Amino acid sequence: MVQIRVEASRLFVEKGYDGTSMQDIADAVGLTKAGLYHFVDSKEELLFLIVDAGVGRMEREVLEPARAVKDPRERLATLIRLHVENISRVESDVGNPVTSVVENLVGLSDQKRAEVNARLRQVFELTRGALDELKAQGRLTEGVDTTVAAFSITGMVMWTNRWRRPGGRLSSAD
Amino acid sequence: MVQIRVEASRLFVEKGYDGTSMQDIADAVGLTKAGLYHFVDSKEELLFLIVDAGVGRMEREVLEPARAVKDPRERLATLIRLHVENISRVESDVGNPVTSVVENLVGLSDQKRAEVNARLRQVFELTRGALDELKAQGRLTEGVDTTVAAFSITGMVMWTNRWRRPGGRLSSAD
DNA sequence: TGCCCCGTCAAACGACCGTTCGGGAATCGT
DNA sequence: ACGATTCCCGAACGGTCGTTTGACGGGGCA
Repeated sequence: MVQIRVEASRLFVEKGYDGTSMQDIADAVGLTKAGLYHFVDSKEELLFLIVDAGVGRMEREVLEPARAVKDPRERLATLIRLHVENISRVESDVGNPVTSVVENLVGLSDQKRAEVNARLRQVFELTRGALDELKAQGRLTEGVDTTVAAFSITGMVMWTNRWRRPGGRLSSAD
Repeated sequence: MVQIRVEASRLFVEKGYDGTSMQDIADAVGLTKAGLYHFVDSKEELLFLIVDAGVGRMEREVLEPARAVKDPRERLATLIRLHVENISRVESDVGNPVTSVVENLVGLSDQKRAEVNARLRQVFELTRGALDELKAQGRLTEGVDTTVAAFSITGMVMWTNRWRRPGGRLSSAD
């Protein structure tokens, strides 16, 4: 069961949700399509399981620790560092979670897609919040729109799932 | 013919390449599927037409003008400004071109996908080149890896296709 | 031993997809 | 006036997809 999720996640990232057939997944875990349906109700449920786990992990290992940091400058740095680490981590138990989430929302129903998007937006909100605090304390360059800046930073981080590899990290991104 | 490209581009962006059927496109332009094939050879050709036009426009209206700027600091600012403008522009004659390109590469053959990716990479290369020059001139904060920084800036810009709207722009992104 | 659930399968189903074919109007050059 | 060309359609084709059905062997339990 867990192996199904792992392989499916890998395939979804590799070939996209639509580009992956139940046959592909069945082959990857050594079952028939029919056998696969003994463990999973539908293809969409499988995608949701994966996406849900990915977003959940992000909330647990990125958002939560970052929220606990008091100083806004430090909080922002922590958020960025943890988020990049989380994205870059290609673990044995599940493929890159954020990639699988962001890139395959198409397959979800409107309702679930909206829900996942709302949860993803927390990253942006936390970023903007920290920037707002910094601005209120006069610790930010004048004339910076915090909303635009927050979008920029979020985008910068999210985009890392397109090149991965190198170990050199920067937290000097303000 | 041009209307086909416009509607197809819009639909590809809205529902994804795989999620859009030839029937959908035919409906959008008031034709039958069969009638559609009078103007287009295949679905993939249609996607390539759109993607090719999008990348071409980016090369013409973003890369070329930016390359002409001598001072690296100014060149970088120009590149970012033009690129953001180009992405944000939702014109009557074609949907957001970069979005349609970046998000739907899945549908292309390996060969064409590689070609388009190579053309997209020019943005990154130009960014890194400008940063390298700045660094050589000692005009850049010490200890910054230009490759990572270039990826970050590119990502920041590319991500803008996820929120569009507001007019407030920043070129203070160094 | 008899029973039932679990994991697995081959086969089929209906839906939809991209694409093709043959033909019927309309339009145009001559 | 007329043949050719352009535009467009109804109908079908072959294929793939997600999903369902019915069944078979085997292991645990009564």
